Amino acid sequence: MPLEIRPSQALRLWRQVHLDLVRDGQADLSARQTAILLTIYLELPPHTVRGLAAQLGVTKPVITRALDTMGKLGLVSRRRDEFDRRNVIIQRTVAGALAVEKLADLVTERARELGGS
Amino acid sequence: MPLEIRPSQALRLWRQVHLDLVRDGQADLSARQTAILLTIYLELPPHTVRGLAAQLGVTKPVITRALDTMGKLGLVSRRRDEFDRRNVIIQRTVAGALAVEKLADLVTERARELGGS
DNA sequence: GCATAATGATACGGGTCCGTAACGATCGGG
DNA sequence: CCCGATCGTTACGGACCCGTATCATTATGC
Repeated sequence: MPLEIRPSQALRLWRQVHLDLVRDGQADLSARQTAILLTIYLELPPHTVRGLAAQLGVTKPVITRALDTMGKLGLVSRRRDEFDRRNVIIQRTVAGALAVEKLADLVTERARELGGS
Repeated sequence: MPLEIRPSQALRLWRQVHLDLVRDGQADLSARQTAILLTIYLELPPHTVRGLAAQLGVTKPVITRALDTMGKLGLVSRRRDEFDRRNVIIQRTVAGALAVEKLADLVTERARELGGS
């Protein structure tokens, strides 16, 4: 069940959603942070720093810093893995789930409004 | 001709495209920069700093700095308005048009691959 | 001509992020 | 038990961005 969308529609959707994100005064997440956040909330746990770094193709400090920032925003939290105490398990939060859900609704709504150009 | 998409599809599309952007080592544009870039390339010229600031609901220095950065990346360029020399006209570039087109193809392709979940 | 308004750029102090390199903590094999 | 491997974090110097305030330049109205 592929989703049919033309390039011009894709661009207008992309622009409109980003405009909404900026105007709503949301956290101005970079592409990296967005990718990390959505990976945590869409892929099956457990998530580790190393695993996220591998999936995104970036270094570990990038993940650590992104988690620091998003942790301050309340979007994710961290916990030590008790079975292998070297690992850190990244956990979802209520606020994070809410933000992700809001993004989903935003994209869905803007797609619906998309005319046939 | 509305575009039907479910929230879970929207999220998977959003994640996958951001993952591609990060992995391709593209410029890690923030939501603001993306909104500015697409506004320049989708809306009718002429574009000014003041006009962009008003559309995004941000202050003028935000636009100036974003244009500085994207100018270095070759995505946009600036030119004085000869009829009112206070104004600066923001112009598109070949590299910028190419990047926008690439983004459009990326979104379109990832939407096509989207399964029916 | 001169005061006022408007435009975009710049200065400032503070914060975040980058990539590389090193670090402490922890696990595992011999 | 200890040495190497692995984990996530931190240190470093540099770059970018933020919001606010101010600036120089240019246009406009009287």
